Amino acid sequence: MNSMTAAPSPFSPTDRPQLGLRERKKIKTREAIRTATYALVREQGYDATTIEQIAERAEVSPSTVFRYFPTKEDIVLTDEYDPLIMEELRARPMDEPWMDTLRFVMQKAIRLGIKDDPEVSRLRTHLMVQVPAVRSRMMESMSVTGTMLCQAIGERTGRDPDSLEVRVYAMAIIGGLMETSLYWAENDHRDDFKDLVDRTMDVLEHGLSPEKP
Amino acid sequence: MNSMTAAPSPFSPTDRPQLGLRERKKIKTREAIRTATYALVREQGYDATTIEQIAERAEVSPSTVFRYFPTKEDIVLTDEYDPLIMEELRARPMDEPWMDTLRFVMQKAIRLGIKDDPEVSRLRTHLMVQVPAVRSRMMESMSVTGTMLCQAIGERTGRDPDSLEVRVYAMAIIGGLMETSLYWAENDHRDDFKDLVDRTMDVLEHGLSPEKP
DNA sequence: CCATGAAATGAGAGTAGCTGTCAAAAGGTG
DNA sequence: CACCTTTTGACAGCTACTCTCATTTCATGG
Repeated sequence: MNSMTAAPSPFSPTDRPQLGLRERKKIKTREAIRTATYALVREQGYDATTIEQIAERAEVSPSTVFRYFPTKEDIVLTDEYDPLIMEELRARPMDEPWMDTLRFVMQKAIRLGIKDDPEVSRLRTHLMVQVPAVRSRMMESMSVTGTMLCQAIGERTGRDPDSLEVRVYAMAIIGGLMETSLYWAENDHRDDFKDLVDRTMDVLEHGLSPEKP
Repeated sequence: MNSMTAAPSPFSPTDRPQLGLRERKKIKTREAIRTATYALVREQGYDATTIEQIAERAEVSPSTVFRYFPTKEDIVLTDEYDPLIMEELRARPMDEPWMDTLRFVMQKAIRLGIKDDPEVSRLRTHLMVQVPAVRSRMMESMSVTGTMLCQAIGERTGRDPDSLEVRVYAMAIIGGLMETSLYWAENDHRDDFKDLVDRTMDVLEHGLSPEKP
């Protein structure tokens, strides 16, 4: 649900023979910073955690932290599902109804994301609810994801991806999904996220179905 | 499209006999800060404008600026349409189809907002496109407006305003409308905003109608 | 295997947004 | 006019973030 660089590494950082030592080190540093941040945030909260502390625990200089992540929020948020989702969208058969495609791809993305690290998914959404700056940054990334979605919808339907209609449609979907994440976290992750997304898709597809108090 | 305090003053700050001198001065200060900010932003851009400069031109101390506005972005963004919209929503007949109500109220809000100060509307949306921090703050306020909309939808349909369905529905609408503002500004305000909103409503109501490339 | 060039890092200084405290000034009230 | 409350300004302080420059670390061709 976000853009940015470097994959979450399906491989461990050490065993990638094709990459030079330099690249491998960079990946390691990136992960060290992330890990340090998550740990510190868990221990003392987001606001109380300073870049200096993060740098210290990750054993790099503060300068380096900023070289790897433009903002503090990005350390927590940055992931790389956007291109993955895009790929999956393209892989679906062209004659499949659009909403089915979306539903399928979202479910798959969730499966991947949660399996990857359920703790992190929860911490992340929790921070979105708790810390305005994080939520804010997350919403920022909605625009990026939105442009991508427009592209996909354009390819799919032959419409102009820059038209108002497509853009509104895409943003409505993303807004809905974002709200689903917030809902999930606000209710302490009690629900099954996949079910929630399913219900969200129903609403996006049919609107509020008549009277079901 | 935003929450917050103090109305944009249908009255000029001086002629309000019912308010004490203290209150009148507060309103004046608030407007002075806003005016100073708009002017400076126009002259030298948003980022180049510092709180110190704003304070100087508004003839107050920097501390005072922060007392009136929690963040720099808020000086530019803060308006008070949310309660107005809420009121209008409640005023519409209960048996009117929901989408018609929404359409009507949005159009009215736009008419008010634009008439109030067309320059400011444009500058504001322009900044939303240009300055990430402003866009970010704007999106933040989406949550607030969202909760309000949920409330209205709840009253209207008898549904639980905290249910996932209502929240997703509300957020989809707001996301769509937000995107409309961005679209408007990105295209240099060439379109008639009212028409854009009308088209947005169509999409929100019926989805992407079949094949109109 | 070493020398040369390129890239990554660290150190430090600097900016600006924002918070908190406290004393002075201004507004309201008897 | 005196007393109390609210608002303000001055100042100190924190932290995210930027920029610059010297140093270190890796890559490569001879």
